Amino acid sequence: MFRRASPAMTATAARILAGVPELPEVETTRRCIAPALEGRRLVDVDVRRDRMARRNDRPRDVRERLTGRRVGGVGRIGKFIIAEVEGDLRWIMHLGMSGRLQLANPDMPDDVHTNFVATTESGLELRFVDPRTFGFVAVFTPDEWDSSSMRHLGPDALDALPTSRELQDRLAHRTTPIKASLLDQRIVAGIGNIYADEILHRARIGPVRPAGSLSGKEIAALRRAVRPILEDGLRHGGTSLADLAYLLPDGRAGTFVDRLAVYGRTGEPCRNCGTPIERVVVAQRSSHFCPVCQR
DNA sequence: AACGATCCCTGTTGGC
DNA sequence: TGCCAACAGGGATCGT
Repeated sequence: MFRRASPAMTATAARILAGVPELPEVETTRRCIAPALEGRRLVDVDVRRDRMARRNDRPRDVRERLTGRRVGGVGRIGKFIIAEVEGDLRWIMHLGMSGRLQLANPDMPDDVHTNFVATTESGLELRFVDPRTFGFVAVFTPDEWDSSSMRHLGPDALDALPTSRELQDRLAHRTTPIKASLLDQRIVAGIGNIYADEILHRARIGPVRPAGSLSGKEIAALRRAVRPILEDGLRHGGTSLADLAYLLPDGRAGTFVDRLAVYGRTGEPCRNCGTPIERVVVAQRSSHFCPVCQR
C-alpha cells in the first residue's frame, strides 16, 4: 500500500511525498461525504478553532448559519468543496495542505486536530481534521460570495477545462513561469504543486518557461496532459503517503504516489529517458522536472 | 496590471 | 540522546 523508500531516496524526499490535497483528493473526498450530507439537516455545528472560520467576516456565522439547516447538493470547483445550504447559502470547505474530512460515529475517538464538526440528523459526524489549519470552512450569502475571492476562481480543471484557445488567451504575454500559472487558481482551478509537475512532464514543457512563450502546439499539449494526469490521480484515490498525508474519509490511503513521474523524485531516473530528475524552486514552490524530456 | 515576496501554521526531519 | 532550526505548501495580501 505504501511506497517503500528506496535506498537512494532521502528521508526528506519521503517527507515531501506526503500528500497535499489537490483536485483528485478533493473530488475523492467530495464523493465520500456527499451521500452522508445531501438532503440531511445539520443538527449541531461545532467550530473548535476560530481560525477555521476566518474567511467569514463574523466567524460565528459559520455555526449560526449552518445549524438547523438542510444541505443540498455537494459540489466542487477546483480544491473547494461547495455545498448548497437551505436559505440560499453556500458552505465552502477547503482542505488547505493538511486537511482531511472524516465521517464518524459520535462514539469514535476524535483526532486532536479535529477543528470543525458538523453532526447530521442521522447522527453521523463530519469531522474536519487539520493540524496546520491552512484549511477553512466558510458560509457565504450570494452577496458575500460575489464580494469574496471566490468570484475570481477559474474554471475547474476537470469539469470545465478551457479550450486551448482560451488558455492561450489567458497566458498570452505573461512572463511568469508556466509552473506558476498552472498553480494560479484564477486561470484554472484545482491544480497544485504535485500535479502541476506531473502535467508539465507529460506535456514535455519545462517549469520555468515564461507562460507567454509557449507555442500553440505546446499549449495544446499542456491542455491534453491535464485530464489524463488528474483522472489517473482520481482513479487511484489521490496522492498519499505517511501519517500526515491525505487520507480518504474512510481511512484508506491513496496510491497515486506510486505513479508519480517527477514529483519528489529528485535524482531518480526519468521514467522516459533515465536522466536524473532535477529540482528547482519556482514561485516559492519546489518543482521537479526532467532536463532532457522537458523543454 | 502583473508579478514576486511574505506570511500563516505545525509535524517531521536533519544537523549538531 | 536531545534540542532546535529548517522545511513543506495554498492562498491572501502587500509592495514594486
